[in-house]
Amino acid sequence: MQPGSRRPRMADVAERANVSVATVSRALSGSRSVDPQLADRVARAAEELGYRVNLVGRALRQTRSSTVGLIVPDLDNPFFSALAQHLARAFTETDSDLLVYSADSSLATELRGVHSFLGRQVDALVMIPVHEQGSAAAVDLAAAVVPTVQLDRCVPSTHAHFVAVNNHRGMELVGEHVGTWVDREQQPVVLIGAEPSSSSAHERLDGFRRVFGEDTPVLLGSFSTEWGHTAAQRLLDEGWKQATIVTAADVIAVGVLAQILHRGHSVPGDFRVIGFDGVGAAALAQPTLTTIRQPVEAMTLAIRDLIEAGASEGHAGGVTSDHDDGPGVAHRFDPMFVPGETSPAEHLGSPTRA
Amino acid sequence: MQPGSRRPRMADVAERANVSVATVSRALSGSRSVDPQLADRVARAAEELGYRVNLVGRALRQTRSSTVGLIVPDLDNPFFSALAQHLARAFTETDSDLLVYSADSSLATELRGVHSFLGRQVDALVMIPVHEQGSAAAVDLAAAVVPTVQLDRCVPSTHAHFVAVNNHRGMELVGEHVGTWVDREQQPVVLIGAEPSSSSAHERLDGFRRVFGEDTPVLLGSFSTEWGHTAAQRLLDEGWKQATIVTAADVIAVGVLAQILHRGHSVPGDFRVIGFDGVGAAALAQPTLTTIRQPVEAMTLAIRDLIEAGASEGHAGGVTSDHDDGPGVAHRFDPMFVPGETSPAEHLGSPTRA
DNA sequence: ACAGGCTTGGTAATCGATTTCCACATGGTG
DNA sequence: CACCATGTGGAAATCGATTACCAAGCCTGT
Repeated sequence: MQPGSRRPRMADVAERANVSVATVSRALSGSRSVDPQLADRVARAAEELGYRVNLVGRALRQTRSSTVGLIVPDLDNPFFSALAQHLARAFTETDSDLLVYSADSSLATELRGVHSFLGRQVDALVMIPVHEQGSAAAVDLAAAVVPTVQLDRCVPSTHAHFVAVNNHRGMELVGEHVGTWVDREQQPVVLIGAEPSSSSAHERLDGFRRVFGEDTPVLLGSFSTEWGHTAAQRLLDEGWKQATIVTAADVIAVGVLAQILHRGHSVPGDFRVIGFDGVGAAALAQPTLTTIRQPVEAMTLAIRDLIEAGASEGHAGGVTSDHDDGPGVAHRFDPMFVPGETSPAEHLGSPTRA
Repeated sequence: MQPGSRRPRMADVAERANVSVATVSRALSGSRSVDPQLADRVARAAEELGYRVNLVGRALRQTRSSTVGLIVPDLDNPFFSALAQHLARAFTETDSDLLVYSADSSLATELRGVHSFLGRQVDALVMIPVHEQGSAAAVDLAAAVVPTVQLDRCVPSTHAHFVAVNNHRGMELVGEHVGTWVDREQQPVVLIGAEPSSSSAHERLDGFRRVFGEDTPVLLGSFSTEWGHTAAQRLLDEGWKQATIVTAADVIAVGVLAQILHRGHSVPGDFRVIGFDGVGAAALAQPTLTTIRQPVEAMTLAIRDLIEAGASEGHAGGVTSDHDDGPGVAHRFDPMFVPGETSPAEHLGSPTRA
């Protein structure tokens, strides 16, 4: 406010309280005990000057910044923003805070984000890689410098930790559900998925094929509602009158669903639709979506703990690993089946309960 | 990788290139011309060592960090995450990068975010305040230290810039649209809005009342799809059979829409639904939503320019201001009407074309 | 009464860059 | 030939904190 006033430094507080800067630092951070009377003087002086510690100076000295970076492919995808939100919440209980960077679906921007975070001395990095192969350089670079956790998707070549849902298990759950009513000789099944340029799309496609057979038709696009629209349109234009539509994500499913209803077909009468993720805005669709829910809460807490633990010992390990080479340390979480109105209710009877 | 290897510093590069650190700094940043031959040696040495500049050290010296902070109330709201995404994109062309912090809808967390960003010496701050009154302390603090721009919502008491859509104009557009078909004596109009704890909710409510009259019924809740569900349910339970439903946001509208269709009513036959925002995942609803679109592209670019301009002159102004006291400098953008399937098409005839 | 341990305050080094200031060389000009 | 402007490299100050190290005071046990 005052013309000549710059931001107060620790030296200003020290002067006002008539102590040394070391005492101020110790009093404010509590890193060593100081005389209560002095501590009080310091606190008062800091208060009066409106002093706030300069985290850049601190970070430089401590070579850590109490910051965790998160790099997401984009924020428009409600699943990613839900992950970001959950992760942010998980870190509010910590003394470090989470900063989010959007790669804008670009490998170059993603790499820039890594450089930026590394340059700012983040204590750890969480990444949802943009591309299964293309992001390798970015992830490897990150993992070479700070504890790094891949979330939801991974690049196969890196040592970095990886936290994700068990996608194969998810597709098995779909299979079990569908198995309760479908006579697959009669009713066709189709996957509306995403191009396997991310490991999650890849694994869901693999899982689907493993459960429903290699010859079951699939349509591959992107993780977006628009793609759901387009794909459903294509199906209907080809003359399909009924089907069980498995999708690779809720965002796709809501597009599919809207298109099908829009064209006057009934759900779950003619078409059944099954989503994947069960998290974020898309999970609020009406009619309620039958879907496979990822345990995002548990996953984000796991990441936090992984980081809290790993950060103390130089990002070399400390957590039980599946492998110690190749695809890195994978932490898989089992998904949950969530019944909704877009597929028939389960038979409560006896059949294949194995 | 190597056991004893720490991260290379500028001094390491200097040693390897047989020059001083000053020369390295100048060669790499180009802040002053250096002998091309030396510059080449430096570049090679840096390359070989895998040197990357430590942005913390730089920030400390320069007292700026090439960083802009964005604080959003939460990331689950697709409108906010769309704003974040657009803003991030706007800044990729710049040499500073945008870091996003979620306040988790909490005033305390929001304040923590401000402290965190200020401590990290961000060059500017963009905030979507959590609460019209409650966020005053956070915004004021931010604005006192760095150029600060409020986005979408504002607190009334501050000097900080404010970029938002003209909400009154938005409601006028709704009025003009509705005026083309509704005989308001016959067909009831109702607003499903949000509690006026944010300026946007406030202004939309005011605008609605100004256009449709003080006695027109309103239901107020939150900016969420769940609230849309609930409110629509309440309306239907009260026995409404037809209405023109104006909403304060697309996220609300999709909830309303889903509920109405779910209960077997027709849209736009019995009920017409009009959204607000026209941006983010909610804008992709099917049937397509009639809505008022905010010019988010222009708004985010304006913020970028405001910051680029203001940052150079000590956050004291430089942009034309409406007032210089009180509610701060407001930059209003006119919204656009976007016809959709949830309301009748406009009369293309002659009537009130004024 | 004194050695040894514990607490606590201060001085100065340190983190890693940028930038000021100075020195030297070079080249053009009166 | 003297002189000054210009270009370029290096030494050292600087940004704002933390912390290693030292010194002084106090307590306790013998």
